[in-house]
Amino acid sequence: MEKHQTTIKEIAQALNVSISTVSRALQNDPRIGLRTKQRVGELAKTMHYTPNPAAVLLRKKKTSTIGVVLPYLKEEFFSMAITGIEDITSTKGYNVFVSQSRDCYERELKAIKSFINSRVDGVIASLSVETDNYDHFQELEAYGIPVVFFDRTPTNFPAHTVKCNVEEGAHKIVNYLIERGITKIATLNGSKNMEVCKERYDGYAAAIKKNGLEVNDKYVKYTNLTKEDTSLKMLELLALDDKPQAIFAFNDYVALNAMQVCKQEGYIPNKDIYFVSFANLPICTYMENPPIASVEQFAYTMGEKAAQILVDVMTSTLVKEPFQEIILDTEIHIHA
Amino acid sequence: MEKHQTTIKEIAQALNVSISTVSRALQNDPRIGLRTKQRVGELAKTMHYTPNPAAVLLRKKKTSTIGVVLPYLKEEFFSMAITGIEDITSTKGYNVFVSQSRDCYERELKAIKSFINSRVDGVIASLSVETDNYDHFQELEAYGIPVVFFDRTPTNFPAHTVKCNVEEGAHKIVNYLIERGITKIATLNGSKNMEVCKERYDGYAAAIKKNGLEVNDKYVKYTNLTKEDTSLKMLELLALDDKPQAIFAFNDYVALNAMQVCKQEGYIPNKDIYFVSFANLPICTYMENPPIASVEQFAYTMGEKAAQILVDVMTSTLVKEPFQEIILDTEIHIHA
DNA sequence: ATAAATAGTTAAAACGTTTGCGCAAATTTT
DNA sequence: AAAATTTGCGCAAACGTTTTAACTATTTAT
Repeated sequence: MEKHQTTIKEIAQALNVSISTVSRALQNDPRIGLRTKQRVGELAKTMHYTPNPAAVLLRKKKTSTIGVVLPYLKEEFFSMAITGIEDITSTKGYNVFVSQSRDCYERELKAIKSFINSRVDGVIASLSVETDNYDHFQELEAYGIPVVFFDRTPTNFPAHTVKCNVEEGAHKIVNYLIERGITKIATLNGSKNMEVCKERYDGYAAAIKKNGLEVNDKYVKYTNLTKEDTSLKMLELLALDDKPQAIFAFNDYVALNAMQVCKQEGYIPNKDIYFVSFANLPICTYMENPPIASVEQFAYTMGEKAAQILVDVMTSTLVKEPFQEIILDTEIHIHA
Repeated sequence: MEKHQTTIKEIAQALNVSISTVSRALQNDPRIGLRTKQRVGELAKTMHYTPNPAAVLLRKKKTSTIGVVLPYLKEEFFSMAITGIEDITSTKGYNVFVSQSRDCYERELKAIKSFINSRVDGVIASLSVETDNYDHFQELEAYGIPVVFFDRTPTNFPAHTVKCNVEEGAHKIVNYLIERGITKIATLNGSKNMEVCKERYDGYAAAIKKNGLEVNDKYVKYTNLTKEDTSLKMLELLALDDKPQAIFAFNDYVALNAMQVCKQEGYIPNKDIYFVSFANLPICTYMENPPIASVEQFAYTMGEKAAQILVDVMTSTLVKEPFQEIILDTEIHIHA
């Protein structure tokens, strides 16, 4: 049943040359004569030779495999990023292991351990919302496995990172609301331990202050990104005497959940309360009532850039240090 | 920099036993004494031994890796299926390569070739809309790599398959429309070469005939699932003198696209024209106006079942033939 | 003509496992 | 007490590749 896999040895025998000659011919080693190279190349093709990856790995200690761990594939932001990663790495002959943390630290940890065990050449990660300890990534480094983070990057942990200018985006979009005359702006931010949340907050606060207004703590809420917690926090906002006129949500999914709560409580989203958010996912184009404005996050591009850095590091085109830090400019899109 | 990876040889030296003893002890071979097994086990743990996968593969010809190829990760249906696959395979120590065909035959082909090259132990696939030739899967079989298809299964190609009872689902949902007094029902089906499309059509036609009505060919449209083609076909339906009262869409994404066109043309979806579809994706719960009824497809369960079959075949718990064919019962959900 | 350099090739070790076979000591059976 | 069996373990080959070092012609320099 099992189809025979051609080996270098068989090619060698057929051509009556040594194994090493075949190996070198296939690698285009200058020491091998042109005539021999051609004969080997041709026979390899007709015999459908493909190198046994296990044997290659055993010698070279390179798996041509990279591991990606991110929160949720079902979020369009992440699946688009994966596509970007795939598009870059596939041209270089890498295979991609994908693992979802589902925003849970333990799963993220398991994924990294598994990546170490399977000896991936590199890792691309976007942190789970629970993660505030980076020992597992430290361990990767200890094994000499390079890591690139995108979007959900670590705090105070030197590493290659790709993200967008979250603070600027937050600033722009809050500013947009204020320009429209909206002053009571709440934020449904993600967990405090995420770097991107701090940046969102900073942009939010800066925009408010720059316009001569004040940050009101009761308008600042943090959700762990679950539907339940988001609902809870949204209800708290709705329970305020002085209800906010607009909500700046962590991302489109948080916005959608919050809008749902809003509706259930009898308010009309984007009429009674305006919503703006981060991501600008394609899925929102199907919505009757998407957030009135979104900060574009360029998920696909982030995936591409992260993969490019990783490939460069793995192939030593790029020296490991200093760490690259790519910050994409944001755009804001007005939907209504 | 590169952290040292403990080998079996080092354990053997430290314990002053042979390499084979250590290997056997770790595999719990009955020939090895209890005392030795314990000593080996303990030292392996303290030395953080993990077997070198390349070496193991070289000997055993098992990679503990499976390849998954499916159309689009960004479609919730598929990302949920992946989660089901992950949940089953991860407990058995398998890693998962994910590759997207983006509904393009060439990409699917490339993915399979890459899976063969990297010697995956098994493959789970959901066909691209373009695929009507199964030579690449035939080749997998020739290499002794088992394949399980889910949802988008091949026609006239014997294989393990997991799908839901599409025909029954289609029948039920069309019947539901007729019971509501709607008789002019069009269908925006997927490409004709897909098995699941034939089944949808059969269920659709059966329900119509069973109710004493007739299938009207002008109401039967096929889309290649791109937004463009779906729009085109929807416009054709809207251009009919005798417009349909309801549309039975291939899946939620087709329905969403069609509803958008509908709106652009000045019709109110689910009022002027009703929509029903397949999948019942969570994302639809955020919609103002989801399809009024959906056939639940149990994406996660399909992923689980497909993975379970594959694992069973790979571990020879299940003999390769006869092929398993799992058909999940459908449920229809009424949203409005 | 001889020495030195070059080109083309090969033998063999190494990578870290698994496993068939063999061997000795301990135990049981006769 | 000798023979047979069992228990516990080691030797060495094998998996398919890459790579170091060496080796043989052939060409070039002296």
